[in-house]
Amino acid sequence: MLLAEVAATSDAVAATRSRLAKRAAIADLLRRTATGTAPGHDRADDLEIVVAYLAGSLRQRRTGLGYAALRDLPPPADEPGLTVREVDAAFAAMAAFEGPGSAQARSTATGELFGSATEREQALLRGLVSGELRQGALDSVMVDAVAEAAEVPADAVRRAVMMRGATGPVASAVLLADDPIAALASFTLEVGRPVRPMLAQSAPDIAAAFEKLAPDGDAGLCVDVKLDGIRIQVHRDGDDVLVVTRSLDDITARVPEIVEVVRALPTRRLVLDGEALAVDEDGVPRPFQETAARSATRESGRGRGAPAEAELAEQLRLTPFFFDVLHADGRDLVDDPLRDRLAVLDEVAAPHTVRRLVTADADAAAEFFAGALREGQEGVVVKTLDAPYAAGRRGAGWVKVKPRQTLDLVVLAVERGSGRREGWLSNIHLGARNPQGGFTMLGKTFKGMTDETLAWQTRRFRELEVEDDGWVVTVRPEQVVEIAFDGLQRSTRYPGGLALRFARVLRYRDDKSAAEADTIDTVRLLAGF
DNA sequence: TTCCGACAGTGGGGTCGCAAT
DNA sequence: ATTGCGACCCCACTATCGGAA
Repeated sequence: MLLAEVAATSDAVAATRSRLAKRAAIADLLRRTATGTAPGHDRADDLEIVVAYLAGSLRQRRTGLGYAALRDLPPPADEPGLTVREVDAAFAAMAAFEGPGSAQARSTATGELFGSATEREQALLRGLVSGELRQGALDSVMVDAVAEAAEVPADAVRRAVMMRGATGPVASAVLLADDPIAALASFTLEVGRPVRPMLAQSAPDIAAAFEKLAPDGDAGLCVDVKLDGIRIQVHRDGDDVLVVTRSLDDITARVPEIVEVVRALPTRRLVLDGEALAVDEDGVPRPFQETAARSATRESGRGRGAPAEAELAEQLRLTPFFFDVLHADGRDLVDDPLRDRLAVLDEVAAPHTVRRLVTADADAAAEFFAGALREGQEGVVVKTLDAPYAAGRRGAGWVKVKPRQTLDLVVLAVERGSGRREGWLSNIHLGARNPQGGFTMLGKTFKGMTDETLAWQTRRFRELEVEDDGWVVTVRPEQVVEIAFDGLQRSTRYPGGLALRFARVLRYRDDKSAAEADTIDTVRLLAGF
């Protein structure tokens, strides 16, 4: 399969807004790849690569290439000639470079690859490397396209992808099989192979979450405490333990304390879903930044600065809290309703479980939510007891509720938008009043803006413009905006030493002047540091 | 015919490790 | 030692398509 054919398909996908047309264009290329002239095992390879590229990603998880690697590229080739397998091999080689000189070698290889690509092929490769293909189709459209090409139900493909944890292998299996349905059915839960985690939607409050999950109000719901850590999926087969993150990244070597906890459980074969975080002696959660630092640190206590690192790791242990179980000693539980899975969870994972309340009473749930916040937890997740573990899809089975704080801040500058926001001023810089009569920047946001808001603020900030460096437009600090956010965190980037977490625009306030905006002292008080 | 679920896009702050400077 | 970059952790929100109601 030629890269040029993939590029042409990607262009066709980008050219239409219809998802059905996108799906059809991708399915067409998948069929051609599956019936190509390449020998059998190469066809499987071709398919996996084509699936990755048309879903907007490379097959390599990490290549060492990013946005900066695309700055100085050679002129494009006149004629196409690259095959997808050659391209995949080139990226695999780049991913393998390490040590001194690796950056140079990577740069040289990048030049060679891009120099062999035509203009359209270069555009595709740039999109894949930067992760911004912007063709209006990613993995979900790909799953539907695989189903169309193989003439099987999309739900069956989606389920196989969830079990396999990846789309490429499922696509190549189903498209090359004599019996596609049987091929899909062969992807089942396997202890030791990560599955796509089930995700949650969000609701503004408990009442809304209950309305979403139990509109009739009579069904009992599960209300879990939501912990502010990192998602973990744990597989155990005897003494073999695997810990992966939400994106199925293997972090086992970084979290020996979690491995220990799991090995000490009585059940020998397990797949558990949960959250890991740092807590103090009283069980009070540490700030998310500490959990993040601990979980991002590779194998602790070796090499440079070993003692300090080992100490840090000893103090900052991550504690796992499990809220779901997908397999226990030969029994697959994925299709069982949550109420049954919870019964098993309490048997196999106690006492390392998330605190929960089962109730049909929204007021009781609201009190439980308030209690969780008093404990210093992030919020709650409300779940229907009847639903199976529907991984990979955001479905309405789980709904998270978190508290929301607000501040009235002043816009200090605004950045140009990109993609569908090209031509608009988009990302705003936010400041709080400071005692010196100026403003202290606390972060930026582009969230919460409708197209109408974008049009309005583009006009408004042009009126207030004092400088435009081509990317950032600095404005007179006069426009007040009401900002919602999840909390404050320590920052080395911003002058006040703190920054907003998940800031978004609620509304512009024309009833307030900048002199009435919130002060940095107020913000500090909120932060508590 | 209208409604709403699912998806893609548009970026946010922080953390680490690594190579180059 | 410092800096820049890549890769991941946590994400919220809006517009849009197309199937459900």
